[in-house]
Amino acid sequence: MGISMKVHQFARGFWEHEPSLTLGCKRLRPLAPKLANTDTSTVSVTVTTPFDLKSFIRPDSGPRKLGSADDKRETIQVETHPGGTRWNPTQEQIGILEMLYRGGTRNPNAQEIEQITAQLGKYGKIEGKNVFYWFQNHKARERQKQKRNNLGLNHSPRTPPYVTTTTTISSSLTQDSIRGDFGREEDSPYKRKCRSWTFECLEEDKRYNCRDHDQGDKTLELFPLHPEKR
Amino acid sequence: MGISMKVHQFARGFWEHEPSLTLGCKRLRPLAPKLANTDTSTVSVTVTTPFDLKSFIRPDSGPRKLGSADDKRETIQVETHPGGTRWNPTQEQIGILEMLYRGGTRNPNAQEIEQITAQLGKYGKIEGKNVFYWFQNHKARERQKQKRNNLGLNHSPRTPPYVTTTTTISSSLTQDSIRGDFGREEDSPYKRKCRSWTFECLEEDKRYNCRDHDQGDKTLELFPLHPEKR
DNA sequence: GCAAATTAATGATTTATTCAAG
DNA sequence: CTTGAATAAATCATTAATTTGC
Repeated sequence: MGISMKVHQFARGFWEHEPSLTLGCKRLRPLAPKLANTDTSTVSVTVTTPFDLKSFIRPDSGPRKLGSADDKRETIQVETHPGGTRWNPTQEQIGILEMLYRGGTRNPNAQEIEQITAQLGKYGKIEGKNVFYWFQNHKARERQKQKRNNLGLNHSPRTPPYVTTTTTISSSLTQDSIRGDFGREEDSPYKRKCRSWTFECLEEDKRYNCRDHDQGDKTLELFPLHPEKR
Repeated sequence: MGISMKVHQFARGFWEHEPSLTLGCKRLRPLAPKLANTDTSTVSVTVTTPFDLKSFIRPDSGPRKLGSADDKRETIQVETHPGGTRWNPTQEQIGILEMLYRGGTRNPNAQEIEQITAQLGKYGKIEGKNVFYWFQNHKARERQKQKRNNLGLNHSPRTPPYVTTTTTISSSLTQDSIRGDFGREEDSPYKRKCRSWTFECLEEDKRYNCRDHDQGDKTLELFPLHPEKR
């Protein structure tokens, strides 16, 4: 239980407002409902070989009850996501994330995410994936913003879009954390690196097992999988 | 290892500084604040606050030794990947994956991945992420292949790029597993589901009415994170 | 003032692209 | 060249700040 009610009603607007110049070509937002998958009346499923994934996957149990729509709804986690809501960051959390971002963090690794999450958890409910997504989105949107700005200001004679400053971050960031952004930003060779995985299953009984256990090699992680809606 | 300060050179420039000029268009109203941007007046260095991630993250231990460059390289994971870098699927594994794919699996969710992985593990070392990536890549590359084929044959008079077959999926797959592909799968130019054009049409009248939003999504996730390997 | 309607912002997912191992 | 791995871009979906009409 412990339904952590999402109280959080910070007047969220006391920091900064930005002009938000938008060259009026914003995309209209979807005002229409969705779904009614009945469209594409003609195009229908193209499955050539009906394969029973469930029985493959769980040979002992077999496909269960076939039609039970309650398959996941009824069981236990009804309350886990009270409203099926998404993460709603608090001001403190955002502030810290911004700080980290400004500090140079771009691609926190699993361990860092885990720890950031732990810290941010002091201020509200949060999961690792939220942190992960936050950095992804923030990075991408900063990039967009910059691009727009560059376009807007492009009349000025070749102002370098960046300035090289040297800053010392007190041993705080790993190369990994800040890598990954430089690279495409200005045409650098886009170095890539390999990373490891593992996965968590928060809902069942798995436990996000972050292991920096030595030599266990894999490190941990999460990747976005769809829930089952949509 | 000598003490070598980690000095990062931020080539990253002033992303955050907004051109506070509002192009005479509409007066976009800033809806949500963003925070902290303090001033937009001056070109301020992005890193305003050297932030110590490690001490933030692990307050008890503090920045450790500060300079030890071996901080992450030297320690423990030297041999983490004994020799095998990436997954090398066996014939059986590939066979099963292809069977699943033909069966309609496209976006297995985390639980499915977990279970597929368990099954495939009988035939060789494998991790969940390998399964995840396999489906991602296979799907994308099938799509490419089809696109090439379509282009190649495109001279024929408007042959519908898809075939209408109606097939029953034998209870084996969740809608999710197969969703997300149809819709883009056929019909090359990015045709989206009806959602898109629907709102194009009535873009300014209806209220965004999302259908049933109950669905406590399961949240098992994995997301890509780098360990620290190269 | 308030509640419905509107809309920018942004969290979460999927797709496209790229790198690099073998 | 094929394909596993990883990141970036695009998109979908939801929330909350703001308008608007009483």
